[in-house]
Amino acid sequence: MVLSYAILAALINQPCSGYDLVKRFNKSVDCFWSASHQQIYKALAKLEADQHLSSEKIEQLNRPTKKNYTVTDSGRQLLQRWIGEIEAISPIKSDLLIKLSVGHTVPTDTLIQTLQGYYSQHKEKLKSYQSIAKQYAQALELSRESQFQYLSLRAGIRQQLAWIAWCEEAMGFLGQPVAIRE
Amino acid sequence: MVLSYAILAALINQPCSGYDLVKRFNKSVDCFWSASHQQIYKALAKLEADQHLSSEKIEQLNRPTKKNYTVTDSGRQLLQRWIGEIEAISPIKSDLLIKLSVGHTVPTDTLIQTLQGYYSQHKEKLKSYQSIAKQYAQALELSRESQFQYLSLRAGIRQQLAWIAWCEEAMGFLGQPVAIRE
DNA sequence: TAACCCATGTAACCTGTTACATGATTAA
DNA sequence: TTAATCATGTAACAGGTTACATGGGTTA
Repeated sequence: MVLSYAILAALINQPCSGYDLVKRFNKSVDCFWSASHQQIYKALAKLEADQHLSSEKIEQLNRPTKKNYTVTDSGRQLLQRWIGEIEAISPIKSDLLIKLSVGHTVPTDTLIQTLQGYYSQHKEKLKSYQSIAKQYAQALELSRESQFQYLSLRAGIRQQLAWIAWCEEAMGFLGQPVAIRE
Repeated sequence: MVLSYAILAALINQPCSGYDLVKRFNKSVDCFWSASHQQIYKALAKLEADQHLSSEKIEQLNRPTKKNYTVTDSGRQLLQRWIGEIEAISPIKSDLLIKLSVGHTVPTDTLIQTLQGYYSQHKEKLKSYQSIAKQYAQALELSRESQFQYLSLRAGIRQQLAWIAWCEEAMGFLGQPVAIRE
């Protein structure tokens, strides 16, 4: 369900083919959702059948023909209505937190290595977000559209920073018992 | 898959029935995963069939008989191996960020109301986490087991704080254009 | 010549959600 | 007497993952 809205949001900014959408989704920040190509093609077909998207075949030299999707008025309205809805925030689902919560059942070294693995992934992700943020920051003037994208990106950065700070706290605790703060 | 590990983690600290597990999962911080009772009963049956759990029927006065589940050696080993594994961190999936990223397509008032709705939910969740944290902080001495649970809880608090700070940033932006920071 | 990119799909399977089902006990 | 709690499940469906399929063009 949310995937359909994520697709509408991506295409409303920039119409493109299914193949290109997949790439944009996997660049991971163009959009704040993720999906496999199988899912995306299926959702595109459904959205078109429901008249929320229209497609145009584009023939190319030396390349397969592709379908370019554009959001229809109906699709735009659907998206706009959805933006106004307030859903319940989804509960945390973190395998790392499950692991840590029963950390006393494994050797400390195991735990430190696992933590380190997650830690470096969050640092990587932060780096990639920050490099995109830099591109926004370097622009002299941002369109309102770009400002909103930048704002969403800022949330991603804050999330990664929170994880990184917590990993450091956890590693401090594993190194030596740490005072309880509130 | 992760659900099974979440169940093992919960039961290794405190054996209980499926019904009680559901309640613990929904208290939302005892565990950092969530699931419906249908899912949990099914996963419990599978874990028992695979010999990772053993159950004991407990007859009660004026109440239905319940099954008490305990983690077996095999279950404990399975959990311990899993704790040592480093999975890829899961990509952000946030409907709020999708909404914000195309914020230019709706009136600012709509956006502010939506943001406000998510904002207050995050504040609520933070409050509930903090009240649990207080219980840990008030204890004179925490077992190593409790210290690990407290540590996981700290991550939840940090996540909520990050969301809250970002919501405030976003509302500031919607009030008046805000300077771009890095 | 092997592997990868372009471009779009189908099919089987697993996970998760919603609805339905039962039946006794207890609190408002 | 209506609703909620205790306690455990089945069944249908939606969402998501993995594997399989095709076929020309480009890079190593």
